[in-house]
Amino acid sequence: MLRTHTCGEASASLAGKEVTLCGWVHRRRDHGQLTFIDLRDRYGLTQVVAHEKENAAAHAALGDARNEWVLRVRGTVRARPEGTKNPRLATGEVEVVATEVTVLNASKTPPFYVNEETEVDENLRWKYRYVDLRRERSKDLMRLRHEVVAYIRRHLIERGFWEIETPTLIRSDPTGARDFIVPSRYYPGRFWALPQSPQQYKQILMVGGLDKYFQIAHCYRDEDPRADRVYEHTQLDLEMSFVDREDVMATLEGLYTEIFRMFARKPLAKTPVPRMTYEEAIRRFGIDRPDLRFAIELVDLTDALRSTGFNAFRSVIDSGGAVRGLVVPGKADATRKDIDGWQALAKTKGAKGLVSFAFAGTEVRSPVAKFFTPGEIAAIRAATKAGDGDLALAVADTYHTASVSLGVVRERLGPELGLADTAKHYALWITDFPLVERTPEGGWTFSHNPFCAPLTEQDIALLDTDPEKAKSKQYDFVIDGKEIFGGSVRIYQRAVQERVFAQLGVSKEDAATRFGALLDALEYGAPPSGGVGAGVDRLCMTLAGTENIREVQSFPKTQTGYDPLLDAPAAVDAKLLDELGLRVVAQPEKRA
RNA sequence: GGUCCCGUGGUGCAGCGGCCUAGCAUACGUCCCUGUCAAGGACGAGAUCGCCGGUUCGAAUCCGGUCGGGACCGCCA
Repeated sequence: MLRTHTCGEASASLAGKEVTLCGWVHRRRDHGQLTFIDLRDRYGLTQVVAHEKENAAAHAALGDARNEWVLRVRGTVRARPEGTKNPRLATGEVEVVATEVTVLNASKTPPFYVNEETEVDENLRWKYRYVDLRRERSKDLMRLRHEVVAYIRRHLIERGFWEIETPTLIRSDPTGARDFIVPSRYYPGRFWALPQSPQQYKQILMVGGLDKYFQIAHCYRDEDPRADRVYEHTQLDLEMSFVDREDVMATLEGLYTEIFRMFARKPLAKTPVPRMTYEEAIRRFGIDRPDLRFAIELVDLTDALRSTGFNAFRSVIDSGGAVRGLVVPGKADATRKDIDGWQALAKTKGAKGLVSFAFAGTEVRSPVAKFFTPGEIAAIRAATKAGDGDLALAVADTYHTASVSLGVVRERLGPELGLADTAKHYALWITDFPLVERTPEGGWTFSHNPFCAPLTEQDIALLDTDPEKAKSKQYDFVIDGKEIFGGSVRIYQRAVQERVFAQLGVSKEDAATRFGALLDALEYGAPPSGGVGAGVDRLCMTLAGTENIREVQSFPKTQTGYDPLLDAPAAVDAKLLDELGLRVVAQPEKRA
């Protein structure tokens, strides 16, 4: 070892001892005959001092050193003179008097500050990630992620889970997100896909009798990145046999409440974690991952407006739809622009429009006020509990569309109006999801994944009569309005699986092509099983309170999927293309 | 595929038709300095304002395009 101690260890108990430290120059303070350097490594910061008259060589070396040079310092730990201790530094009681200073490596002037917490352009940060990682915030996020993952492993292994890796070159499947594909050399014209999740493998491991499995798995999807989703992310993938959903939920709640207790900056508002059915979540919040940090709820105005003269509402009600309402506290003074913004949001979820009622004193201001009787206005105000100075919003549509349209508006209000309780994390379970849902084209699709088990025998029967009402054994875990993980108990009988495929319009041949291995496995003694896929990046974001997924990843790509560090993607050798039987048709774009 | 925001010395920002010969902080360089810890002091170097084109007597500033970054919609569990 080049060092005897780290820069975080210096303390009064080492006083008088000779130590050797290695690290980066964090900051230099040159007083002429007396020079200080803060030497930094992953563990901390130690002040190194040299005096010209006591050790001219060491003093000169410290004086020549610059920020981010890598030094090896031999010296003696001593208690700092009275009055010069630094209580803001963990090692501030002591300093190292340098006797020998070796420059292991000089450094160019860094492209941005390591010793200051200023915002830096992301392109620069990722290009010089090796410099950025030395910054305290980046280092702390890497540490957090390491500790969380280490804890997950320890927790699950102690409870009998085996960590098993599954392949990352798999079969492409056209459903879901676009796959990343990898050409095959032995089979020219065929391609591997990178997994979007280890879904089929995990179930097959259960058929293999391995009982309890988990993996910290890399997952890939080739869809346009956003602040909270990128090409590659890491998932805690977990599956267990001979369980029903209560068992999986108990296992995961145990793990996650412990993770939040150990690593979160603020406590969970309630444990055990409250539960809510999907139906209740839509009814009260218009979304399947409600943000419970603020209390506003949707209300139903259908009955109150059954005979209204406002035709846009009346016709919807007459044809079996609903009018749903929402109060926006204190926003009776909302501008046209505010309301247009909310309306545009509501329209993204299918609303035809958004009607507002501003209550000021006994007055009501609304573009459609003249269509409502005073009784109806009063009923709207009573139902939404709009007080003086509040605004009420209403949408008429099918019950579901009206609800989710207001749901996205509600979701926006938390941050926009600063309503959210930021002192706690609000976790909850959502259960009893629909098994299938309508596609915009009028067909059917699974709402979670194709292997998700129906909740009861009745729900299987409902597929024949009223598919939309069929519930599943899916469960989601939501914190502060974000899905932290989701999972389900699986179908383990081929007949049931085929019944679900039939509903989705997946032919037997199609199913055999896409999921043949798993379907075959179901015929060789598949146990009941259930599990989850849990985003590790998102978990770390929530724990750290950042909205930027790239910050919790070691080497992130930009929003256009470019890696500024490695300058990737890149062209490949023509010979390699030949071997793969590929010809590039698109013009390769030049990159600055 | 689309919408919006940003691009000014190494970094972070200001300037938003002429007062800009582009300002501030910090970093950087040289010198001074024996107790600092965002050390202090003096001096200095460093940008043709992302790029291309246009409007104008005059453009960092206005307009169009383009490239790069970010946020979002589409897409996506």
